[in-house]
Amino acid sequence: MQNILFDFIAKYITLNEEEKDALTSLSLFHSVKKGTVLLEAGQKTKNSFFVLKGCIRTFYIQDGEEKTTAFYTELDALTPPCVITQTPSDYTISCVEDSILSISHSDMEAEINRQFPKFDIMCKMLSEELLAKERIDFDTFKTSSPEQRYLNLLQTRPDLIQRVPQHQLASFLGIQPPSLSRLRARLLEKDKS
Amino acid sequence: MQNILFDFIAKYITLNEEEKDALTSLSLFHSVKKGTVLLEAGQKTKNSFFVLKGCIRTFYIQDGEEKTTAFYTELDALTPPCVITQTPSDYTISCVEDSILSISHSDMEAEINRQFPKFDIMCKMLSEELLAKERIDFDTFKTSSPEQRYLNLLQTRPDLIQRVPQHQLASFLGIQPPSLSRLRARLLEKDKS
DNA sequence: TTGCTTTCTTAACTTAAGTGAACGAGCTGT
DNA sequence: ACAGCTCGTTCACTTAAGTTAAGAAAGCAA
Repeated sequence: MQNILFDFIAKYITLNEEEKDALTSLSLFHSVKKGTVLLEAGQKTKNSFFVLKGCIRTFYIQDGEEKTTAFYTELDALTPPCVITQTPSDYTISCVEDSILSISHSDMEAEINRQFPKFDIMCKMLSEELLAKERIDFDTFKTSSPEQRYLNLLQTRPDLIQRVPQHQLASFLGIQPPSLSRLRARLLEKDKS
Repeated sequence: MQNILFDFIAKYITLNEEEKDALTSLSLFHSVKKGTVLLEAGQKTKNSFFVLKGCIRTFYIQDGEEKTTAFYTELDALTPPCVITQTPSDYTISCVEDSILSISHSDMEAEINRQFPKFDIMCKMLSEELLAKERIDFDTFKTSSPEQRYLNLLQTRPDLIQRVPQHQLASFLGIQPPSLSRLRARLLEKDKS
């Protein structure tokens, strides 16, 4: 598991042994069971999450309905907005599958960054990259119909459609579960002809 | 104009005179006329934009139609994804109003950051903050109907509805211009009763 | 296995968005 | 002032999503 994390970091900066040891000593890794709530809506946290294996999701409760807005799978990083804004979280984070996560506290990160300013550079690169990605995703979403969004997901994250419950997928696509069912039936129909 | 920029920066880091002078010497400010294209789809750029006054937008061309996905107004910063990914831009950036912008080249930024590592910290803070904001915006969009999105915009950026053409607003809201017209007529109708 | 619950699909109906076309208002430049 | 263009709204029609409810299928626990 260490190596997965080190390989990920190696895409941004080069670590020496001292730095690797410093990271290792933090005991970042945690096994979490499916269904575990990592952050409850209304609570504050300073924790960030990095998925080594498995899948976690963020969801809001609106009118008693869960609205899933994002899934994080292997090599995805999630720093909840509430960590940045220091306010209670608007959403809940929960475990979709049994997962292995790296969980880091922002105070701990600040300390590591103080010792090794290199990490600040990595954080800068990473968040710039994630921001660029997020903007493109948002733009794609805005300019697509539900059907196009589903087809796009089929191209870009086909695994998600298999490993995640349909009603969570539906709200992730910005529609209701019956709409997703119809949409898929429609596509199958087209496929036949 | 310098002061607007310095005040903005002051929210993240404290600048001494030397650093202010370094920034001033870069002659970042540009007046741009309404309609000016700042970046053409398909082109590469290393420029980032910061709006001191006015409004710029990003749009895609799909099936011969302009699809506007974002507006940047006073104190908004835009680093196009193509600057990060080093690929041709998917969208065009154009000036909605006569504007005053700070335009900075990424090589220039790298040089300044080398001299004053403090700027790296600011960039990290800024992009983390923008990422958090973008995620919340995206979530809000996903979990809202077109009508709710319009009402939300009315709350959060009422100026946009006044200063921007309706057909650009429509695609910004993820709908077609006639839908926006109907939606507004519907709301006015409700308002009366 | 049985019963319980959660999940997915289907159906019928309502509502609203997409589409294409037409019209009028406002702007621009000559 | 006039012609030409862009822009916003409206209309009629099509298509698809929202909603509610019901039933089938799958997973879970006793």
